[in-house]
Amino acid sequence: MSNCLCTFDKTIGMQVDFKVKMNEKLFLRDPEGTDIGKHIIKTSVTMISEMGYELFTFKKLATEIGSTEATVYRYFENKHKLLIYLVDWYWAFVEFQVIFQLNNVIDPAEKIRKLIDILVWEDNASTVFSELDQQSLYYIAIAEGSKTYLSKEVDNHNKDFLFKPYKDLCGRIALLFKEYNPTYKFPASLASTLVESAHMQYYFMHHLPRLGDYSKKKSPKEIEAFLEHLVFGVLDAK
Amino acid sequence: MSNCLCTFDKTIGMQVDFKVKMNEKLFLRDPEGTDIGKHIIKTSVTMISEMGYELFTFKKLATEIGSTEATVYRYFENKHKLLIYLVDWYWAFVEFQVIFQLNNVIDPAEKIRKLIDILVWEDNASTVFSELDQQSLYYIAIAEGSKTYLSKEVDNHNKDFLFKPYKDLCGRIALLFKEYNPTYKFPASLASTLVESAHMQYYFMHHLPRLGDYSKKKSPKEIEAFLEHLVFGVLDAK
DNA sequence: TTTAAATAATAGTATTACTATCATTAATAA
DNA sequence: TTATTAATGATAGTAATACTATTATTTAAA
Repeated sequence: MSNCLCTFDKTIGMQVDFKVKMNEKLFLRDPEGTDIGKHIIKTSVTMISEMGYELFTFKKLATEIGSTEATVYRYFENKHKLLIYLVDWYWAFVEFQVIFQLNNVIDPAEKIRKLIDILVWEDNASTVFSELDQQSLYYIAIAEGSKTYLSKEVDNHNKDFLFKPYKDLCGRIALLFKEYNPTYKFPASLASTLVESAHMQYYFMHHLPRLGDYSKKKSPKEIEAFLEHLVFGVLDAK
Repeated sequence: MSNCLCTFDKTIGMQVDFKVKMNEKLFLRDPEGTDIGKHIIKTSVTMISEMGYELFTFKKLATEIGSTEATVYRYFENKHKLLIYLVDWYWAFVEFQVIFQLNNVIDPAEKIRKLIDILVWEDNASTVFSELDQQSLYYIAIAEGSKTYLSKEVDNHNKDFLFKPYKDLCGRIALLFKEYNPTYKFPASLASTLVESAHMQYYFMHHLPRLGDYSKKKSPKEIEAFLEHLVFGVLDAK
């Protein structure tokens, strides 16, 4: 999280801007540096969440922003790198939320409960302002996030630290588990399982409901109840 | 599992053949019905596990089997349906393994341990013979499996029961959890989390090791230890 | 004000994801 | 055994994708 820069408005007591220093291997030209670059990011978030990663193309994106394919290619090598860019931004944002919201919490159990509340999204956007549509980005992270690493390029991308934000977040969560129960043997595995499960259960709740035990209300609170029971069950075992 | 047909060789005391009745919406012409169809399936398994789903094309497949694209298209509408076909076959196979191997087990805890042993693969192939390369198929299920449902077509495909084998398996696992602890509130969620996590942890162990707590040995037994502790921790909680 | 950088406009290539046609071969029923 | 049907191979073609390249024009920085 040395890669985050946040500004605060003390009059209203909340943070009003959030910036991440993104891995430079992700782009050819920094999209944060120009208007058109920001437009590319913002519009991709909307388009990918609406049509899905497979149907999304640079051609469609260029048309949407009233520019050309060539311009988009000057920012991103290909759409896969753009996806990683968005998902990395999302994980950095989640890690920031974790740091920010657990800031004054002392009780390790309460920290974990707050963490789960952050992971299972329910209109978190209201407290943080950024150029991006948080809800759409959340949907991308859920439905397209695993495609960033489920590729034959995974090892090369990992060498370039393209999955660092995700690993940083999981590492931080693992520390919370260690803090709660220093004898627990699998904090990192539990962290990645928790993060993945939070997303998958949300997806299943909406698309494959038989894979979960949720009511028709489709309330994120039900996922949180499952995950809390899971994490504390495991950490309190024996 | 009414969709499975298995033959046994009593002289050697093991099953020698395994067939699944696949959902007819998955194909245009039943690949099991012809030599070329079987060749398509067998070769896709090898090719997809080697080059990954994205780089795999019907053109390359046709060249590999010494046939033409047109022929492949007579069997499968597109490569996504072919992927679902392979992954469905895999889940049906896993469910069969579960039924077969838990057959004479009485102790519910022992059933769950055996289940986890099946989910975390380690050369299960030796006991079951089928035309397919089990190891490659296992790798496909792990690295490409979630792509079957992480698509904008998910709801349509679900209506056509294309994810039935996966849901059947999870349903069966949920029953095992209920049997072990009838008061547990989230058997289905825990089942899907377990199944997903078994695969993801295997993938992470090999490609993003910091997301787990495993030694350099990369032994599936370590994943099993994590998952056993997880499941029993949750089911024994309070 | 000059220079450099970024973009738009345009063109073009190889590959992908299909669809269509038709002759030939193989399987099957009369 | 022949007639019929079905499956395949060979070939062609289309629209879209995923890029690369060129040049003129606009915008920004020195």
